[in-house]
Amino acid sequence: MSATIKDVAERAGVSIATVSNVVNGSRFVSGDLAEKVHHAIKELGYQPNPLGRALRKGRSYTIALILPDHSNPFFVQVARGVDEQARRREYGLITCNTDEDPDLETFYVSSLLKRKVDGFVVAPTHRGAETLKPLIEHGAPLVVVDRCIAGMKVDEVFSDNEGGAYEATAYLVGLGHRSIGLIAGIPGISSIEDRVAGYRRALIEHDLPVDESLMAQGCSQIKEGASSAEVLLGKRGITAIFSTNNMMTLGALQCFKKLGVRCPDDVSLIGFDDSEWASAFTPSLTVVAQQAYEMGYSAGDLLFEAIGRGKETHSTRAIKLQTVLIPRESTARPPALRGKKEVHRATSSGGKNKPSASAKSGTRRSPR
Amino acid sequence: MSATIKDVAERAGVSIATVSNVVNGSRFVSGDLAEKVHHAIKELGYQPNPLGRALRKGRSYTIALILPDHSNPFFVQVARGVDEQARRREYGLITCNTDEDPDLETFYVSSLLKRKVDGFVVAPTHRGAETLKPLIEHGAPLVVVDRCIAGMKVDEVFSDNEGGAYEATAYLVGLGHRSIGLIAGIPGISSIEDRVAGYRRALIEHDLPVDESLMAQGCSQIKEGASSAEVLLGKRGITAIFSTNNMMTLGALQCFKKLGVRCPDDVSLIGFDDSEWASAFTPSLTVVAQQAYEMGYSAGDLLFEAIGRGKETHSTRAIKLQTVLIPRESTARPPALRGKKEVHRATSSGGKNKPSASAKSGTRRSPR
DNA sequence: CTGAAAGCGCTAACAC
DNA sequence: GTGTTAGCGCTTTCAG
Repeated sequence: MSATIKDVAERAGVSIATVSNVVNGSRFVSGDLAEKVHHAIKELGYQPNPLGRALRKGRSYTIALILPDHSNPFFVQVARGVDEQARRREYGLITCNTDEDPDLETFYVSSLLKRKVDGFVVAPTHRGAETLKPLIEHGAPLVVVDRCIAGMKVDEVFSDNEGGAYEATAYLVGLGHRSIGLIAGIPGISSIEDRVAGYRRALIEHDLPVDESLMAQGCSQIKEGASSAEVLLGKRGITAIFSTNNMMTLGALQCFKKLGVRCPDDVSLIGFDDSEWASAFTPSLTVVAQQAYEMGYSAGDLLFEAIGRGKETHSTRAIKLQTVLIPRESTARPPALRGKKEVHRATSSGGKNKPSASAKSGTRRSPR
Repeated sequence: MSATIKDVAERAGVSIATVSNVVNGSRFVSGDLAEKVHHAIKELGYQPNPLGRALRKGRSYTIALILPDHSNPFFVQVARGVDEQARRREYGLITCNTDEDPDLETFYVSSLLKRKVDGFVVAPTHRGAETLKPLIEHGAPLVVVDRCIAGMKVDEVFSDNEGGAYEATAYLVGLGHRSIGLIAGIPGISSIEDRVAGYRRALIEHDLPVDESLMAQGCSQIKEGASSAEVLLGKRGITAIFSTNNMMTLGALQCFKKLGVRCPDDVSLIGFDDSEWASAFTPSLTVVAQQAYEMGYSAGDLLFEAIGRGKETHSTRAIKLQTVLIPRESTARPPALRGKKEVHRATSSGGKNKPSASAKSGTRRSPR
């Protein structure tokens, strides 16, 4: 079909080794021969076959990205970041969607391991990370994003979830809310757990009771967001809801709509993750935004660093990305206080929320 | 690292050919030996290395999916359909996002061709399809989705865009609208052009003037949707807008919001493509839904059929999928007619809209 | 029915 | 500096 290294060698009247050396710059080749080789390559339109190279070198020049939900705009942005990195380095990228299914995650891991992928970026379905064991035992380069895993030391990139949730909750408190419901996503995932922790800390630091009945847990899906919201709206006195996940926020809105609950007139809503529709909604949504593209981009950085390092062990690295609160229309003072002057109790992320030592300073964002 | 076919052969006391034959079922192997081989495989946890196989067979057991916008939920669903097909057949899938950039499309095509991908599913950035020339010349199996290309004969799967647009427009006419704006997406793409054609036919068949100034063209992005909507809202007498694209519909809503235009009180809005947020919006959106998952799934079918067929030429196939109008809250009678009884002129897709001969009967939908 | 051996395209010793 | 050659792991003739 297409020309091989042998064809080029014959054409240029040199050995295949010389062609290889010219192509890869692995050895010095005299200008004379190099010239001929380049010529032959151009004439035949030679493209080195990555399969041959892969077999020989034992690596495929391909990395894998395993994400839990391609429908979630957050992960789409993460994917863009990783994609950019792979393209820059002329690496192939295989993106997989587990739909939060650990079995599918296990399937993908083994299937990609077979394919001799050079490294993995993954947002695991569970912090236990049994699904990633084969990877780690195999010693494959791995970077975990969005969700940290327990026990094992691996490179990781994640948001300051605790801080972001604190800020969101404190913002609601600052508006005058005293009874704030929580819609929590999938249990057993560090990002969600950290957000719940931030919510709790904010209540405690502002001398508000932590009421377990005001905390609904679901599965980071639209439907579950809707049912969680419905439960919370049944509690008397509730004037605000903090939703810890993109998709569940959407569900909460569907629920509001169904029940005829006006936002922010009846109840305020603040979500985690910004999205394209968040600002188009009526009301537009107040959210805690993450640096999604940056998360993927940094993960790519770490991964390629690890790949470059090869088998040598190294101390693992953690990159924590700051979140940013974007106030919009879905949050307002509670009905009882409407019209009275605002008691601004807290809008910053609070004293205990120490800045991350490893966070990048420059905030790179999606090119789009 | 991991066990090779040689290890298995030694362990089982047979030749590597026998192991290969057992693994692939390519030749009959006596029960006795087969037994031993299976045993050895299990003991060593042998996994055939796809790279070796790929090199030998000249195919990679991987297909590529090239899509123009991963942020668009429509394409995410298409991707799910293709993904399912690839997984069923134990093929790898490489998904690429061109962001509607022809140069990026060209890059991906050449890069994937180098990697000896076995087949392509692509939604091209332009109907001219210069970007796909290398593919076609190379004879690589190819299925085009969502957007047809001109001139070349290739397998294709697409929606009945003309019919869907006709139905949308006729629906608005039926509600009493007489001045209906159009937000058109990227020019030079068949799906968009067909939708514009359907809009025109509906106006003509209902004896309404076709006013070019009521047709705004943009680039299938949120921003462009917003600016198009702003232009249209400047036209006097306009009471309804038909948006031919998911993302532009979102932009139109942002624009409405910015300008304080109430929907459907001031102007009705109908979009192409359903999405998760379409039903959560206030107002919820009336849309023409496509069978996105099915589109990807069918494309996978056609592709693997072509791959199985090998180099033999064949007559190309076209699968046309029906659309379905989902009435929600964003469409209502025009302000002037509010309260008067409805003149139901048309809600079906009209007589000229003949059903597709090749459309699948069963409507397979996403498992989620 | 099974084994030996060639070779897919490439890289990396090893020679000269 | 450059060429020769031995494989990477696998499939598939070709012999027997």
